[in-house]
Amino acid sequence: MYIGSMFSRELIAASARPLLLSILAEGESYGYALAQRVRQLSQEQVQWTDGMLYPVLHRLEEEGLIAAEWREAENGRERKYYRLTRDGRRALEKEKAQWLAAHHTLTQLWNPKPVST
Amino acid sequence: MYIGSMFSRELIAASARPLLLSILAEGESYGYALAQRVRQLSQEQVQWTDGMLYPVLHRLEEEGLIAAEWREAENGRERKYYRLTRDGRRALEKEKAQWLAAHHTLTQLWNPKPVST
DNA sequence: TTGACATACCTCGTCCATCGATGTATATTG
DNA sequence: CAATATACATCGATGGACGAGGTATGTCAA
Repeated sequence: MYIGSMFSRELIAASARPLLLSILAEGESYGYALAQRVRQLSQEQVQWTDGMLYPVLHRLEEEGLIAAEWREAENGRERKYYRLTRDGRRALEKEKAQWLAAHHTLTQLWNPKPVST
Repeated sequence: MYIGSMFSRELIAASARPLLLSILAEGESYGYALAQRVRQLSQEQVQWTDGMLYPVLHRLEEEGLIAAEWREAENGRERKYYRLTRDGRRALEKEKAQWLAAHHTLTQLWNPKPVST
């Protein structure tokens, strides 16, 4: 699979979990489709290698945030479908709050608000 | 120095560089003050260890994004003052663009816009 | 039918960064 | 004079990205 990203390694790492959890919050999906969805959402700027995607999915599964199920797709192919668990939904809320806090911290510096008199 | 963060390791990593560059864009500063400023900006949520702060500063210096100068402070103490270089200013713009792109990617999922007819 | 390509899953080793621990030293304050 | 805040630094363990490598199936065109 092709590799490439305009994003720094760190930004990829920081966005991977919230991104996957957020996509799965829309409904179940599977590895390959998840990678494509991320690519599409990021305007082709983030193209995960499957070498990084699957380990992340396995980790999330171990933590109980997502659950996997092998199932046959319409085209007769076996796919591993993932869905968000209750814990996953909670984790997503935390991830979201953390991200927004970080964003707020940065935007304070980028869009300084003058102190009101 | 006390350690602690509500933020994930990954989010800390992703925000460290843009945060430091953004603060230094306001004017020169030094290690200890930078750590305090980050803490204050993040509403006490991010408290970098100096064990992580100094290596990051050294790395940024190696890359030529910031420049260091030992100078005596008003209180007679020696401090290592850092300032943003021209390259650093350019790097900040890139970091900012990357962050905003990642933010956009996530917020698409959090605040879905209906397709206009 | 054969070859190319997209789909679909997986693991492993290298490299890099966080972060706790540890060390040193000075100014301030009780 | 002891405690605390300030101020710098390195190091080793751990964890995670990511390129390389591996397997297998469905589709489509020559």
